[in-house]
Amino acid sequence: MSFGGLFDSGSGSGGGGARTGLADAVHRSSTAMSASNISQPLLASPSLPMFNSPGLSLTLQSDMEGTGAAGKGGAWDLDSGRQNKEDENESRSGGSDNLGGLSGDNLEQENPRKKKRYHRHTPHQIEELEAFFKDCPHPDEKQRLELSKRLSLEARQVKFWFQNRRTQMKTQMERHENMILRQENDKLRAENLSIREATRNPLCSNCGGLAMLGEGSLEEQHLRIENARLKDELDRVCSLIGKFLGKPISALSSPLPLPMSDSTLDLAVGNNVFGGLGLVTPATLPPVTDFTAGATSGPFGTVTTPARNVGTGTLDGVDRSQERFVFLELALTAMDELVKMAQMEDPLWVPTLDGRKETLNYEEYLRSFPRCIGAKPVELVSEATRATGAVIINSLALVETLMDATRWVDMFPSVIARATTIDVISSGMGGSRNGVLQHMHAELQVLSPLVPVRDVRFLRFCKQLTEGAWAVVDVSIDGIRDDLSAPPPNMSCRRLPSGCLVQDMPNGYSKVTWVEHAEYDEAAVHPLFRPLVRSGMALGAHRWVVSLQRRCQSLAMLMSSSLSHDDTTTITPSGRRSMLKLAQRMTDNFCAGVCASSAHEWNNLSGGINIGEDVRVKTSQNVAEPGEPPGVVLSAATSVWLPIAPQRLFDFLRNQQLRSQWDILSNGGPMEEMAHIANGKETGNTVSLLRASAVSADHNSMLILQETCTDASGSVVVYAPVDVPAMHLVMSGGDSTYVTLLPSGFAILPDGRGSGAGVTHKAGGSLLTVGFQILVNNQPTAKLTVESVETVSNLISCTVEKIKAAIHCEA
DNA sequence: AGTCTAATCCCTT
DNA sequence: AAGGGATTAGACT
Repeated sequence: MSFGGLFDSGSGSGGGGARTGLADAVHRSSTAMSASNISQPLLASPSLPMFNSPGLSLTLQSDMEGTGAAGKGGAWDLDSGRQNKEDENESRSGGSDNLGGLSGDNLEQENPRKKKRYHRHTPHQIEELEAFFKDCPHPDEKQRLELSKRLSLEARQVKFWFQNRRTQMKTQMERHENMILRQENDKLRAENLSIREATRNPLCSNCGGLAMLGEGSLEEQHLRIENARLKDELDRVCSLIGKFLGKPISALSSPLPLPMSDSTLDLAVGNNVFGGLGLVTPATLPPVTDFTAGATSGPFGTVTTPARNVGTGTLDGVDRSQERFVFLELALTAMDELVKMAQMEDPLWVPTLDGRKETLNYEEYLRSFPRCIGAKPVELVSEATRATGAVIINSLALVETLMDATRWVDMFPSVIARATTIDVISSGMGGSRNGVLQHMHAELQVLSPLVPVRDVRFLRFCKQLTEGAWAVVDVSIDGIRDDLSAPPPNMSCRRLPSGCLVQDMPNGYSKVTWVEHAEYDEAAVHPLFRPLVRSGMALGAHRWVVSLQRRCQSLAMLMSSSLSHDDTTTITPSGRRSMLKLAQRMTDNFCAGVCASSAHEWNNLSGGINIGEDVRVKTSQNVAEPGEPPGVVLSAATSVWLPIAPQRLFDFLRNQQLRSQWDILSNGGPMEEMAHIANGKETGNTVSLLRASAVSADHNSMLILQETCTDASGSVVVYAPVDVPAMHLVMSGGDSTYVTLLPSGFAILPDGRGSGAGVTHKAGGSLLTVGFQILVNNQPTAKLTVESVETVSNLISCTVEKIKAAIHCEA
């Protein structure tokens, strides 16, 4: 500001600009410099003629009374007569608390023309204005005029006052709001910090050593995530406040108020609208370094890196917690992906031409999601499927089942060869399954020796989405856990975020949406089965859903007690339970027998035995396994393609009248059904007890327990000879654990071509797997002989041939 | 160093 | 031109 500019700017009511400049100069001189020094140039200046005598008096004043008083005095020196009169009035009225010096200076009022630059309205005026403001913060012109007269202020002063008051109000509100936000933020941050501190170096209370972060709850992990989020928020608020105050505030260097009683804050919020905020005494905590270490380590391209370092040595607490953190982050990302995969439509999932299925649009997929377990290995192919269905189970029960390895296997007996929970990384919040994170291993099977089981290690993470809606996601962590003694030999399959969303429906059913997304080694799959696997019917979402539906239906019927109407014989509820249990064991055993589970590798039978069909043979030595005969058991299985629809093949194989066409046990005649237990809505799901009606002297005491299961993904017919006393025991509700079984039977799968793009096979053929188990020697240590292998493979070959003949199609 | 207040500048309506 | 947001200067704490 130049002096010239000041002088010509003020034209309104007496040259405001000029007043400003002068008062400015006076003020500066009286405070910043010694009065005698400054008075010289001021007096000497020719352009300030009006400033002579007041300047002198000011100087004197300041010399006598000190700097502060001099400032006020100088200002009042310059005031107008009217203003002074007002001041007198005001001081008479008595409220002069803050302006004690002012009343003393009233004597100096010799310059009526000049208006002071700085002055405050008298307390009285302010009181009046404030009172008016309370009723009406926005007075119109008349009201303002009235006020100005009453308070002997200029109209513009009143206007300014209200204007300023309003803006002040606004800023106060704003600041207040900011303060609340910041306090809340700080409180949470401090809380998190202390918890984090507590978890980072947990000391064992007994030995004082570093304790492992064993059963830590997910809450800690969540807090870390939350921490990162809060930090962001804090930064945002700080920058906001910074903007407001015109000064940047560092989130990390600001002192943290300890979380004190909330009431302080509440009172502040509740009682004061402006000012008078209950300030929480700031207690300084150590500055936060490495606040979000790990949290901000970004997408998961580097997921394997930290764990690799860990591979050799033992994990100390920090590394372990770091690892848990990585897992949690992976799980959260996977969960996010699963939910979106389950819910998103067209750009991501493209309906096939016939509209019956949908395929994943990989371009869109890669655009939409981070590759949370890294890029696809080139040797693997992708499989992504989605399916939805209503299942008679509530969401909570399904979640419980999924989170328990044993129950999980039980729920999907034909899909899961075995499963274990390796480690529970987080045990959930508040005793619920919400937030449970566990490390699992599973083998997923297709019922054929020609398709290797999928050996997967994965994280399973459970989250409650809303009341009655849950999500359970699986994601592979192959290669991350090097500390495991048995890393996957060669990664032949990995699961990208897969799993299910389950939502309760009002009728006791749940809507289940399944997403199965895997990458697998197609070369390991026999060419016969590749179309099936590719179609997703083998290990895709569809199979999970229909298996679940069937199993839940079966369980629901087991629970319900009013089902005996379709039984051909009267079986007690406990008897039927026992029967079903035994049948299930039989079927599980059969599935294990025909699949290439890693528990029993298929022997590549050496010795130059040439088996005509592609029959796989394996043995197991039973020593004292209850429920299986001791000795050497030979399992043999093969799969063939048949030009017949799966449904027709299934109907043929379960037909007792036609059984003699392929089963030597039927003695050439039909089978008679002794007992029948419905095991599902469809007639194809039954457990029955059969007896060859053709009389045979030596087999009179022979019964056959048979279970048939069917759903849209495939069917099985499994049977095993059982003896009469054992079945009496079971049917009267006795324990079936010690009933020995050697199941044989069939698995029938669609060939995967019928519903595919190819129109050549409209109905589609079947893939028939035939499996036999025979006891070749009572001695567990006995050697397998060539003869027995030949016997069993002959048996298989003959059976297949007979079936082919029966369905009128030699090949 | 920061707050409060009166006032100005400058832009929108 | 009135009103309001942004800004400023000065006093105060």
